Amino acid sequence: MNMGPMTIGEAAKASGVSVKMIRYYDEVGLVRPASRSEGNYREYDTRAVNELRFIKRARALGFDMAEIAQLLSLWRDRERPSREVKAIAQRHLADLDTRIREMQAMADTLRHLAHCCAGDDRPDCPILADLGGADLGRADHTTL
Amino acid sequence: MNMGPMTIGEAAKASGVSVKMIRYYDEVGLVRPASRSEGNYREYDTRAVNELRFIKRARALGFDMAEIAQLLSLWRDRERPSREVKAIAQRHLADLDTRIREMQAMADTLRHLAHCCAGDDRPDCPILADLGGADLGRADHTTL
DNA sequence: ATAGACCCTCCAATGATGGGAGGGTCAAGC
DNA sequence: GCTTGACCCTCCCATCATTGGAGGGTCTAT
Repeated sequence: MNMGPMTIGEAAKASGVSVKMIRYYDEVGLVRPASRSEGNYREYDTRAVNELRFIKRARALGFDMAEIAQLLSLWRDRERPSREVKAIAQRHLADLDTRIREMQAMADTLRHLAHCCAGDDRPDCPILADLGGADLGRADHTTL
Repeated sequence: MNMGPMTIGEAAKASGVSVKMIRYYDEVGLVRPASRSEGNYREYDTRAVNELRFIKRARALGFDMAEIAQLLSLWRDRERPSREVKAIAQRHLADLDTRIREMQAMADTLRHLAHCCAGDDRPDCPILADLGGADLGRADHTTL
């Protein structure tokens, strides 16, 4: 296997990150190519490809670019205190949990409304009634 | 209470939707003002304000604008079959459930990793190890 | 030399929302 | 009547990560 510099397309295949996104990460300074060729092509080495994979995995865990920038710089720093990594992870985790709870509240309400809806030819519909601000039997399931 | 046409600011207060968003809903054709004043001010009646509230509630349940456009047109149609409303709600519900499951998988993985991280001065960190593609003890918690 | 696959940069759009600039309208008080 | 301040108008821009395309240059194999 050729371990020399890769083109952006090769780095994309090796990392699973799209060519477009690799260019974007370069542009925002997250992962810069090791060098440029004579013809101005980006050249990536295995280290850069590992960083791209790192980003891909971090994105899959829901981290945003700002968090990934921090994680990446900690990853590059062999002296990092794991405390800092854990803090970022826990902050993100709390964020995830909040969003999950919000979406679950939506889903629960919606499930209840859909369950109460006949879903036939008739126009009467508790879903629309709720959205329209029905005053009947509220205060329980509608509280988000 | 004055039931005549309201200005956009009054409609915003009455509906809980921001002035900016009311203008946006007008622009995209979701809720158009009942009329325009001499001075080109948008004028909203109670019906429009009810529709704004409808949108607000639907947004709180996570519906996107395309879904809301459909729900709104069903709401306006007294002949609608509740089946159609229910179908939209159930599609959205399935979507929500999928997203919730995805986020829960992220959160579970992250919780596990954070739990395994000492979070002290030392650089060793299972979180970074996982992001970096560690080959040790995978295949269980890392499967998204 | 030419075809085809690849690469480059720049621009635009996504969805819902907020922010602001620059300017017009209206009502109250003088 | 005129000023002031609150309100309104229409544009434009930014967000966040990602994708798409246009227009054009580079490389490789035939």
